[in-house]
Amino acid sequence: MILAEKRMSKSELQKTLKSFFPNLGEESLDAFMKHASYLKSTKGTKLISEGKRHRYFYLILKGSVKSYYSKESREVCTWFAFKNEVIGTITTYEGLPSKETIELLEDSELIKFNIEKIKELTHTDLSISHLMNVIIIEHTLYLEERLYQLQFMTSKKRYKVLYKSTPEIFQEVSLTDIASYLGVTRETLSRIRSK
Amino acid sequence: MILAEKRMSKSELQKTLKSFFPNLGEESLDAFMKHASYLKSTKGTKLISEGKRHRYFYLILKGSVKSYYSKESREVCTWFAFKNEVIGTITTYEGLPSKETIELLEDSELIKFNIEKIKELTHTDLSISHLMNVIIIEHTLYLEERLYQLQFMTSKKRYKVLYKSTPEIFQEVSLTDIASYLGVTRETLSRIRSK
DNA sequence: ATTGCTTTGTGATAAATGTCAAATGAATTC
DNA sequence: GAATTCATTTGACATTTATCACAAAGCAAT
Repeated sequence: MILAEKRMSKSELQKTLKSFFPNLGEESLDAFMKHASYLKSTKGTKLISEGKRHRYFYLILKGSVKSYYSKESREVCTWFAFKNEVIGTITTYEGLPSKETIELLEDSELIKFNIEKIKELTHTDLSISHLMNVIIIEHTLYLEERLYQLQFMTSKKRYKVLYKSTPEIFQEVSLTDIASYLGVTRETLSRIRSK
Repeated sequence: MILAEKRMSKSELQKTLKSFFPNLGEESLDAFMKHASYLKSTKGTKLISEGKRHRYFYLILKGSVKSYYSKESREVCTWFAFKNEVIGTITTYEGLPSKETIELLEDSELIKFNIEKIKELTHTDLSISHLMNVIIIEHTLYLEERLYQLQFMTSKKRYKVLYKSTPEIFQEVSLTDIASYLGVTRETLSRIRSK
């Protein structure tokens, strides 16, 4: 459920965006800001739903989200994101129906950006074009790493890597979701953990 | 082994690039062309080697390539590409050492592009910035689809999907490589096929 | 505390896949 | 064409993991 969708004070929003996107010049930032708005929302809210077209991508100010596919009434997680991360789906960015659902794991505060408007800006504003480029490339590097892990590592190894790289994840995310993310069943993850 | 690295006639190169990138205007195309050159090379040539930094991405005019990681002296393929496809690695594009090796599956003809120079162009030329964006997004959509298949489908299903979508692949690529691409051993693929 | 509800853990079994070894088949070289 | 190499298939067996069933633990609301 969406709690509030107020406009942050202009100066507050500007300060926030400036700190996240320091490479945007004054004018680019102003243009960018026009299509950004503050959003506070409760655990379980779906920012993006599988099979639907959406208009927004998000920046997480506070809170956390999971992204998952549905498979025969079961959820299979593809990624998690936390504070200070930019999130969305590449299909949504392309104007296509999303393949994934993005759902809040806890009450969260976000900034949402209108994709169409921002994309329009990329046609005239080089620094914004680059910013979007960088965001997408970061996502792409992440996908490559994930593919690498799924193809090469045993489930034990994937668990260890996750545990070392982001131990915080185990505070926020249920073991059921983590198991699906690692590509094993709950039971198998439980057994991996107990050794 | 690289057979020849001649300049195509300017008009020939221009015609070729124009047909592949119809959205580039006259001037953008000219700038783009300056950093492109024709390349003819034999089966087994490595365009990009794991662990090394490289300067180029490629367009396949004729031939085919495979991309793979090495794992304990075994190769695990991550993708294949054929005629008319733009190829490279995202790490190379980012100036990082490549994680993958890209190798020709047969004698091939390519156009190679200097990444650094093209990237410089993206800082001043919006249509080139967009072109690169589109190429990267296409790759990203591909990676998502692959992750989806690896996480959700059984190996039998993955085989069927590959067989239906790109049956040609079985002419060009060894079953050993296809098996690693599908995430199973040769033996398992052989058994899947015999049913 | 009691009742539900959800998450996590454990055991027994079955299915899928990997490993190792050997056989067959196809392609290449001498 | 015989010999050599490489790719693919097949068999026997071991390992991993999924599945199903159920128990235990944690948590929220009464």
